[in-house]
Amino acid sequence: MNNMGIPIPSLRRLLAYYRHLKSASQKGLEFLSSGDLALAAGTTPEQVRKDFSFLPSQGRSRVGYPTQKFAEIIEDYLGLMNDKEAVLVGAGNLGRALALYPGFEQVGLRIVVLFDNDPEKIGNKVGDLQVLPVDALPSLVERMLIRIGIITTTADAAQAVADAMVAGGIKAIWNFSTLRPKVPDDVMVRNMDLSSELIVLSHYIRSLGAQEPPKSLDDDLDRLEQAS
Amino acid sequence: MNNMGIPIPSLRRLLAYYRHLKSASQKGLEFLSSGDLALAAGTTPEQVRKDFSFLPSQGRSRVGYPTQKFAEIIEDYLGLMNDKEAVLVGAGNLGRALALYPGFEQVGLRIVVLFDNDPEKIGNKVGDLQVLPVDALPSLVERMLIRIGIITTTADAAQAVADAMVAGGIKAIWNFSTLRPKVPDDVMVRNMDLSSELIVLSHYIRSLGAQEPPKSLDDDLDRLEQAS
DNA sequence: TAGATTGTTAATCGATTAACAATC
DNA sequence: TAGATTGTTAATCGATTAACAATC
Repeated sequence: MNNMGIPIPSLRRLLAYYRHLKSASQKGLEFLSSGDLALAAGTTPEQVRKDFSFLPSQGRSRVGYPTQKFAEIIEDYLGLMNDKEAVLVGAGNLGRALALYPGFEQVGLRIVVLFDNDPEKIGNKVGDLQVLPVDALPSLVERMLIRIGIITTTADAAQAVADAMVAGGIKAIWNFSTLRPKVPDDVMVRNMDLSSELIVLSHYIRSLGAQEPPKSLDDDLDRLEQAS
Repeated sequence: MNNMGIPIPSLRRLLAYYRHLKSASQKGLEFLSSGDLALAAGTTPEQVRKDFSFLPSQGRSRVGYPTQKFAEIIEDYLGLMNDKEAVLVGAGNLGRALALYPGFEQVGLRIVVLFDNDPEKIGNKVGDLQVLPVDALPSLVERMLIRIGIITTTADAAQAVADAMVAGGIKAIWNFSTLRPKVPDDVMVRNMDLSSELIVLSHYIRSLGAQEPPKSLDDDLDRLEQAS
């Protein structure tokens, strides 16, 4: 009932702080203030301090946050060094791009196999990774105790894929299709609809166009800006 | 000062309703209730009705929303049929996947050129699209009156790319790099940090693991689920 | 010490959810 | 008509922002 648990936006910001702390530490900078971090992460010093209040460590008044130590604290808190295995279904352009995306390594994610139902794709390799038929997914996922699944198929295949993932014991699904798969309550789905992001950008542009003559609608800009 | 303007989450949900209305209409279904739409979009009937209150049209009591008409209303409201041109910088795997992404056509987005600074990539083609040097960006963008830019470069190149975009008159930037570019106030940046999304999934998995023995923490699950 | 910066509590804000009257 | 469903206003909730005491 009471609010245990860190808000999702804080979680994401912590990753941004982590990157900045680490790079500062590598440059030999020993401390960063909440103001420095806010600047790098596109937020406010108050927000940084609030976010840091979820961590099991404190900064130093008048000095700031020790870069190396806090990079480690966040690394720990977010579990960045834990090896997290995932499977990806849908070996199209987007699926392949994600399979080869270099940034995932830095957060400890490793995609271990791809799946697809296109006979043309099955048996191919994407980087080091094999492409297997979707049939093979549940047992492989179960055997390897994989908990994360990524869906980059078309909408019409997505529900069947999600079902297969759930059958194999996957608990967190990152869904790039436009369908919202139905899953049991204990499975988290994060829907990443790329088109809807563009709608947001295009809506902003239209609002600019409409409001250019009347001039300066700062309130509206602020409102749109803030929700990154 | 007062809250004009639709919330960003509503904007994105409208796109989901639109897809479902259109497909129902094509199947010959004439009406959908807020409950039907809620089910398809993963939200509640109340939320659907609230979102629809931003549209210049109403449903019918006891009947629901006419599918074809409401698909058109949303199409209009979101400007889906307006041709929106964009440029993309960073012709790596992710950039190419976005350039070839079929879903953008359905929301009226057209990526018209790619840019990159890698001499190996300049002059290549990605689908029908040419890859040009980043130097050429500002003048081309200005000449073509392009307002949307997509950044899929590494973090170290991102600020220079954003600057070039702003110089050419771009007003909305979709940024896939981990750097948060500094831009003038009238330019909207949407940051799409793929790794941070994974952090959310992995944090959820860890919370499950930690709480499996004590059993059933529905509050926590709900909280995490809801923020899609 | 004085003053910069942290940590935390309280106030605000915006979005979601609930309630319910209006309608066909 | 009775009852299902809409539209809208009010209540709740959660996250952000502001305020300020504590600290080095």
